[in-house]
This record gives sequence, C-alpha cells and structure tokens, in this order.
Amino acid sequence: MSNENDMTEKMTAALRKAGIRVTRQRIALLGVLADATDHPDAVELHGRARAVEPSVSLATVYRTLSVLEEQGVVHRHAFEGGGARFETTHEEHHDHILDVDTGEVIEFQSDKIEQLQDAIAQELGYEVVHHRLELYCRKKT
Amino acid sequence: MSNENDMTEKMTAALRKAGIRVTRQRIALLGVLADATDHPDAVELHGRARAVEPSVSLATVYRTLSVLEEQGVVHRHAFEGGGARFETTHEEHHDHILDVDTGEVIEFQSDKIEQLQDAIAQELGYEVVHHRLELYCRKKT
DNA sequence: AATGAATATGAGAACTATTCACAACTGTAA
DNA sequence: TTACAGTTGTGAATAGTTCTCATATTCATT
Repeated sequence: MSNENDMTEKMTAALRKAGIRVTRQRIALLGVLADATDHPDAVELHGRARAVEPSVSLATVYRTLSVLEEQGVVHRHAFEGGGARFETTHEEHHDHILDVDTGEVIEFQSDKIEQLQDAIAQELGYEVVHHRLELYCRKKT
Repeated sequence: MSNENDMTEKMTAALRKAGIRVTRQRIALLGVLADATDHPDAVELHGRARAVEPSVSLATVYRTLSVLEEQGVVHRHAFEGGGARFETTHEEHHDHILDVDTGEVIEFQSDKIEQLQDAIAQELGYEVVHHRLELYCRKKT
C-alpha cells in the first residue's frame, strides 16, 4: 500500500514536473494504475477509476494515458486481438508471453535476446529505438 | 515474372484444393500479392487489385485476405500505427525491422533468437505457438 | 481567500480499420 | 446447361480511439 502510494506520488510528481495539472480524475487513474498488477485496457481502467471517482470519463482515461505514456510513466501494449493494454513503467524492461488459451500475460526478460536484437540491427546499419517481442504460447501438457 | 506466375498458380491451387472458389476478384488479388515486394495494407492492395480488375471491393479484399491467411498463404502483420499489412508466405520465417523515420520494412532472420524464445517459454512451462518480433529502428549516422 | 488565465473536463460526434448482412451473381461439378 | 452453394458489392454496423467545444477546474499570483 505504501508502495502504491509511492508510485502514485511518483506519477503525480512526473505530471507536475511536466506542467500537467493534477486533477481529481487523474489522481483516480494514477491510483488505479499503481494498484494494477495485470495489463488492463482503457475500458477496464475506466471502470476501476470510476469506482474511486465517478466523474471520470473514458475520454479522460484515454487522454491521460496518452500523457502518461509521453512522460514515460506508462507503457502501452498492442497485443493481438482487442485494444491497447497498459501497465506502469515498473522496474526493468521486459517482454511478454501471452497464453493463447487463457489470455493470461506473463512477463519475462532476456538480456541475451536484447543483445542479439542490437547486434542484428547494428549489422544492418540500424540502432534499435524500441522493440516489441510477444510470445503467443500454450501451456505444455 | 514466371516467378510471380508460379506463385499465383501455387496460390490458386491451394484455394481450389481447399474447396474455395477462384473468382476474378481473387485472381486479381493473388496476382497483386505475388507481385508485391513490400508490405502493403488492405487499402493499398485494393487499389492495386482494382487496376487489374475494377470490380474488386474493399470488403472482398479483406475477406479474401482472411481466407488466404487461414490457408497459410498470406501473413498478416500488425505493425505500430495504421492497419494490418500483408505479405505472401515466401520462403522461411522471418521477423521485421521497421525504420521509424522512413517506414521502410526490412526482413531478418535469427535462429538464435528463435531458439532463445523457445527456451524461455519452455522454462516457464509453455510452448510457443507463434510470436511477434519487431525492431523499431533508426539508421545509424 | 479571491482572482484569473491557461488547462482539463464530459458528452457525444467523428474517425479509422474492419466486419457484417443481404440480395444479386457466378464458379464448379455433374 | 443446370443447379446450388459459395462469392460478390454496397452500405450499414462495430470496435477502439480521438476530437470538438462549451463549461468547469486547477493553481500561481495576489
């Protein structure tokens, strides 16, 4: 809980620093994001935020998520099927495994893969700005 | 040219075998797909197909692309920004580098990365059904 | 605490990419 | 050549997201 509060404060600070106003609606969304351990979409976040502060519209959820993304506080994912899903920028970079049967999202991290990606780009005269790696998987029987 | 014809014939055969009718519209689209060396979207393919056979609607382009995808003849990509983009299933599997400045798409292939992906999934009790790896890059100066 | 100006808001319209519904048409096997 | 199941174009419908705009709110300054 103090964890979530810290997170919220961090995000609030980020907003203020960027000269972006900290409104009731945004506070609600920040709290909801800080509490989330999954990868909810905008509608889901809207629902959760409204439970805290009823005067949050979906438009504001989208607008604020875009702002938070620009500030680097939130990541937007475009997994297959359905709309964008969000998570706070916590700890290190990671990629995702998606269980094609359950829809569950598992995070993983591989330095080796990252290095290989850089090497491949390098070889072709490019440098990686960002990447997307998603493994659509099925549980082994 | 005989290459494209072969490709078209191959695709036509695949359709016929699957009990799917080979119509004027589909022939046009298959030709356009076989000729494409880039990764066009549905609207672009519609434009190119209409140049060959004016009676092709966008709906049919989408419908046929879905059919071709099911038959494994075409791959659908969902790169960042904009809609789906397509390419014929040529030779081996590959992933993509996207030039963030020019929008250019470069294909690459890395067995090592594939193996690492499998290993990671394996370790977590999963097996990879399919994956998505996109490197958003900038040309080195 | 009050002020004011810039910024944010909710509601719903608009937009983009894609799929659907349906009546008319057409490939294909016999 | 026929018959019928699959396919078509059109336009409406859908999903996800962004935009418009009149009103409301934040917050630095007083």
